[in-house]
Amino acid sequence: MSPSGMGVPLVETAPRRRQASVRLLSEPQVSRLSLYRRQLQALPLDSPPTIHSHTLAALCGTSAAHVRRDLMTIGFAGSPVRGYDVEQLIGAIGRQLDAPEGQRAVLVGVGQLGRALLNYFTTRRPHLRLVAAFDIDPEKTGRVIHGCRVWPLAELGEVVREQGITVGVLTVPAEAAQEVADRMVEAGIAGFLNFAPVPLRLPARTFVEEMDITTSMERAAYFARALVGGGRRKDEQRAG
Amino acid sequence: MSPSGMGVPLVETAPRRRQASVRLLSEPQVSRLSLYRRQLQALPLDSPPTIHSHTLAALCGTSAAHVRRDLMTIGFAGSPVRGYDVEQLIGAIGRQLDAPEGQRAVLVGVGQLGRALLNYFTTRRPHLRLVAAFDIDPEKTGRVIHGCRVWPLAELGEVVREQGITVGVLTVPAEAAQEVADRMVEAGIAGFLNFAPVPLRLPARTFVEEMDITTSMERAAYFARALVGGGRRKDEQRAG
DNA sequence: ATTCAGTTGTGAACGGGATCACAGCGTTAC
DNA sequence: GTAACGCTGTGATCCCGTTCACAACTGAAT
Ligand SMILES: NC(=O)c1ccc[n+]([C@@H]2O[C@H](COP(=O)([O-])OP(=O)(O)OC[C@H]3O[C@@H](n4cnc5c(N)ncnc54)[C@H](O)[C@@H]3O)[C@@H](O)[C@H]2O)c1
Ligand SMILES: NC(=O)c1ccc[n+]([C@@H]2O[C@H](COP(=O)([O-])OP(=O)(O)OC[C@H]3O[C@@H](n4cnc5c(N)ncnc54)[C@H](O)[C@@H]3O)[C@@H](O)[C@H]2O)c1
Repeated sequence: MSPSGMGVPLVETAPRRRQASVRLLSEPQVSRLSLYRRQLQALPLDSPPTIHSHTLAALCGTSAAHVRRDLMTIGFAGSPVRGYDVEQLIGAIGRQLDAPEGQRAVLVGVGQLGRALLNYFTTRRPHLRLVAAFDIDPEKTGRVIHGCRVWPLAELGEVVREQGITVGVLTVPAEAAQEVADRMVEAGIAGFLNFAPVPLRLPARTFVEEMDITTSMERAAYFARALVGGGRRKDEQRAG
Repeated sequence: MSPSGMGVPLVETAPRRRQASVRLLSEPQVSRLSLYRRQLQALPLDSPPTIHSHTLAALCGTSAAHVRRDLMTIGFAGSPVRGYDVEQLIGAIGRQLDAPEGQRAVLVGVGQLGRALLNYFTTRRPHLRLVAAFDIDPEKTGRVIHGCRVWPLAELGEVVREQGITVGVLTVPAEAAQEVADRMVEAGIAGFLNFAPVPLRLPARTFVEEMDITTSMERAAYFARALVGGGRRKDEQRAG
């Protein structure tokens, strides 16, 4: 479950299972690799051309062993003493994560959150771009927001198919989420970022990243209490 | 790391370890319990007063065994045939997740994303409320946005201490995140929701939920490719 | 009263991600 | 040249969340 944290591959009814034919990175690995790359790219220009697992680990909040293990599984080798070549590593990660020809994404639901995300992602790197937005409200369609055109929902299928879009961001109200998601799947979307506070029920061969902010907040609250509160938890429970 | 969904307890340098005095739920358990409750509360008024593990599982995209196991660990019993009492269960979950006296949260960084979140959380349930916002920009402070007063950053310590606030949402630019987070810790915040795309380095007894949207998006893109690609990962990519 | 269908509760097995530990080696210093 | 340091690569291990499987049980039906 994922937003934080939590990643959620959803299959038809009960059991969750992802299966791919070839070598597939695990969900946490993809997350970490994505983070490694971002941190490497954010390195100051005058920093050395190689980096140690320790250093990268510190930048990413992991352990050095973890970093080495990850780089091992993508077959990237470093040199003792010098460490890993930063340029090369960025390239190697890209070769794992990015589609060679780039990938495009759409956003559905141009409300408060949708607009913030549009702004955020249209100023981002080009290998994964938000290229279209959709809304059901005629007030919102037709305009161009943050360089991204807003289409009527009815055009979804055509635009997605025409451009071979595979990734979708869902920021519609909870009540509409399942229905809209179904339409997106039908159009060809296979990877979802779902911000609606409702778990999507989608067919297999589909991946949903649940960005459940409410749940994440409750987690933060729970562990904040657990960590600072120290004691004070009752073990009393109730039943019918 | 979590983002992505993923939960991230960060300790000083390398090793991550959470330790609490008493019985502590695991991170995924807290997420699921939070979700169970939300789904139960969203049940139609005319639905039966009890619910089976199957049904709840379907609503939450998990398995029945999982639900039973979770309810077992919080010591909540159901009856064969009838299932679990919905009212009682909602109460039992609350007794686990919520602070008896309620919990308050602050948000720092009233930008695009911050405003969206303010709007979202001030219309939410009362056991966990956003009670104050902070920004460094004098243009933004002094006003009341969505029922939430925006203070100058300088007031952070006082407000947090005065109201015993333990949870904080971070929506400042990446460059400012670490510094602001440090100030929040100093003021007494122990649970974080970090939307800045930078892993926070915080002392032990602190919990960070990394809401790394970029990473989540790359995960969705990666698995979308992996799943629809059907076989090849390298070149196999079709057009519309 | 008795049977029966279907659900809960839970020990046990499983799987896989995180972590450990160390051998091997490249680099630098002298 | 060579010694020594410290980092990488990786088998092995650990740990914990997930899943299985089934006995116990409840309520309904007859
Ligand atoms: N705002 C936040 O900070 C926040 C935080 C967490 C979760 N969410 C969730 O994200 C979603 C959007 O939140 P928001 O605050 O932007 O709401 P919003 O009401 O501002 O935006 C919703 C948008 O979706 C559009 N819409 C409605 N039905 C649609 C349909 N069937 N097809 C296409 N578009 C449709 C509306 O016209 C509107 O533009 C909600 O599910 C909300 O629960 C929001
Ligand atoms: N907008 C999005 O959809 C989105 C998505 C993912 C992540 N993020 C991240 O969330 C953060 C905020 O994004 P945004 O789009 O709202 O940016 P924004 O520029 O609109 O808002 C940033 C706000 O933080 C305030 N600020 C700056 N420095 C500060 C400081 N030291 N103390 C307190 N406040 C300070 C600014 O005055 C501004 O109001 C960024 O880190 C961004 O990377 C945003």
